[in-house]
Amino acid sequence: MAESRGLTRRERQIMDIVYRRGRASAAEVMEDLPDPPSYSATRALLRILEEKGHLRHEQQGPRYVFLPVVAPDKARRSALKQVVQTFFGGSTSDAVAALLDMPSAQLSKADRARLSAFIDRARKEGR
Amino acid sequence: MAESRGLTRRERQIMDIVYRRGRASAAEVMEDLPDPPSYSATRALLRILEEKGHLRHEQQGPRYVFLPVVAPDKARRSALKQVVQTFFGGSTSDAVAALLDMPSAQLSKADRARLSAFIDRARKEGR
DNA sequence: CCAGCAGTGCTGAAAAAATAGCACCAGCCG
DNA sequence: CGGCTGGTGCTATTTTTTCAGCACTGCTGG
Repeated sequence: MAESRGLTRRERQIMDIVYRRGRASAAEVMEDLPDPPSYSATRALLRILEEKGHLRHEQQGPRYVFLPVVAPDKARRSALKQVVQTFFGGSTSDAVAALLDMPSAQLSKADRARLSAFIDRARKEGR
Repeated sequence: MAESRGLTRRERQIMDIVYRRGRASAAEVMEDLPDPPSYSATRALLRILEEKGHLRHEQQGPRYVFLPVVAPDKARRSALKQVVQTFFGGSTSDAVAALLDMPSAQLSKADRARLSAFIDRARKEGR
């Protein structure tokens, strides 16, 4: 939470790209970057993010592939939490309602079943 | 969407604060800002955000109170959309599931009813 | 072998952001 | 009536961010 707060604009753009793709090479990141800077500028940013501990890299073949240090699962939760706090006054259910209300929601039958199950589960656990 | 991408770190922090509070004076914003800068620095940022069209102000009594230009409702949707895209590969239902799965979900009876209703509605409309 | 390509690390400089300081104005109180 | 308090606008300065260039390495093909 305090983390994403500390990122600069470019840094956040890059983190978003890496999260979207799961893993990305410098070239891929550059490609996805709005108003793409030079390759070396992109690399410089990646290096900084690595120094700051947000990314790590693996040597894949001849090149580096960058991955988020924080597991996607955790990152998801904290992104959601952030949005819920900021825009929904902490109300998870308001946020869920807003999500379901979005035009792009497009729930499949399986989705609906799954969500209903979640709600049931909450009923039992939540008391 | 492209908007929040263009904000600097401080600017985004301030927008978050304003969205959280709904409306805020310069002093309130400064108060909530992590590593709070001087009052005048805060005001400078607010002025910039106003110039960029993200905030507007009303003269409340002796002071300015700042409000978001984009209606909270729209801002919410676009924040959610952003998170869904970045962290859930565009799957709304994955996002909903993650939300419901969060420890802090704490759904009241009324909440559950409401969400079930949403899902039913999706069943009907979605087809 | 040795050019050429595709990577990397580093560093200096330009551009943008963040901050503090100063001048000014209105209202309130002694 | 002053002078103080709490607000505002503006601007110069400092700090951070962003960027591109250059040197180096390893691999590949002629």
